[in-house]
Amino acid sequence: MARPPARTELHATVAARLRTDGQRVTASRTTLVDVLARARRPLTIPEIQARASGLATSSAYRNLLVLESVGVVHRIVTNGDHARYELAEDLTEHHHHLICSQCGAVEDVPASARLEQSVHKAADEIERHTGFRTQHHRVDLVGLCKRCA
Amino acid sequence: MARPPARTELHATVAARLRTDGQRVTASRTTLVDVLARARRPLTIPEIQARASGLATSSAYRNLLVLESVGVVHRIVTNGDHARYELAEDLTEHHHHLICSQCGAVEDVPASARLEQSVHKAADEIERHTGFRTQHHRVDLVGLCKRCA
DNA sequence: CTTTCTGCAAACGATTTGCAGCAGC
DNA sequence: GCTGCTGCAAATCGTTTGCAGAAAG
Repeated sequence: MARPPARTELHATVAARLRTDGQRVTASRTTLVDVLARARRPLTIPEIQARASGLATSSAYRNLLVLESVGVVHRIVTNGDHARYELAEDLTEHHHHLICSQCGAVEDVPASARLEQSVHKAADEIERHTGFRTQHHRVDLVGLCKRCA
Repeated sequence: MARPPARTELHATVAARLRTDGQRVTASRTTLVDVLARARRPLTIPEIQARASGLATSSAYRNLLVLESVGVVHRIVTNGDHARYELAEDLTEHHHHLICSQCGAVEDVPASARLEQSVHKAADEIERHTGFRTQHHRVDLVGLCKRCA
């Protein structure tokens, strides 16, 4: 369970959030954060287990639930069989997803400033009209990845 | 299994698509389309069954799968336990979703022209940079609905 | 030392599938 | 009438949960 030096700060933040919520800092949890930080896209449980050798399935699910409740991890559901997990956006960067309709691959893309502005403007208008108070948004582009095109 | 006159055209289109794919036009399928057309938001299987009395669960799933493969229905997955189904956008109108993070309710909202333009521009840029060819997109605003706010 | 984690195996629940009878066309 | 659709009950499979032993603090 090696911890690359460059990620020290991330792990410190995660540890702080865990302790604040009365949760323990365990090797499994540190590894999970590490795995997600290294990936440039949301991972499924099988993908996570392939990168975190020996982690029991139930522990993976339980720890990801804990990490989510502490605001470190975000769970997303696309259309594949498995849910996907990624680090919370305040630990990484705001981004959107490219989803391949053929092979199911998911990739991160940074959000353009113009698009963000349009989304916020739309959300403001919607709140005025409907009373819906937007907390965050999700933009997915569904299409064919380079390999499937 | 009454069919409101105003929906005749919709049903004709659906029937045509079914026949083109060698599928039969049955009462269950007509009812399903009717139920989805009446709702102004994507419905879960239990919600659909509540509106289509006597439809077996397995038939609901099977027929929605057929309707999806024929391009009449679109299946979406939010974060609730059940998937949701709506009519394909070329049979209704392009729209986005408001998803309540508290109660899980999903509501349709028309897409603003400005936002659409921004999304398309972003998709073009992404295709130039990464080769990803966007087919369609999804914009979800996640927040608190009026009732939960 | 106490309380929380962990892995294993069993339980759950949404969705899928096998089968015998009914209905499109 | 032939072929595909329907409901029922059983199977699947991702995810959750109970429990006894191990580890965090």
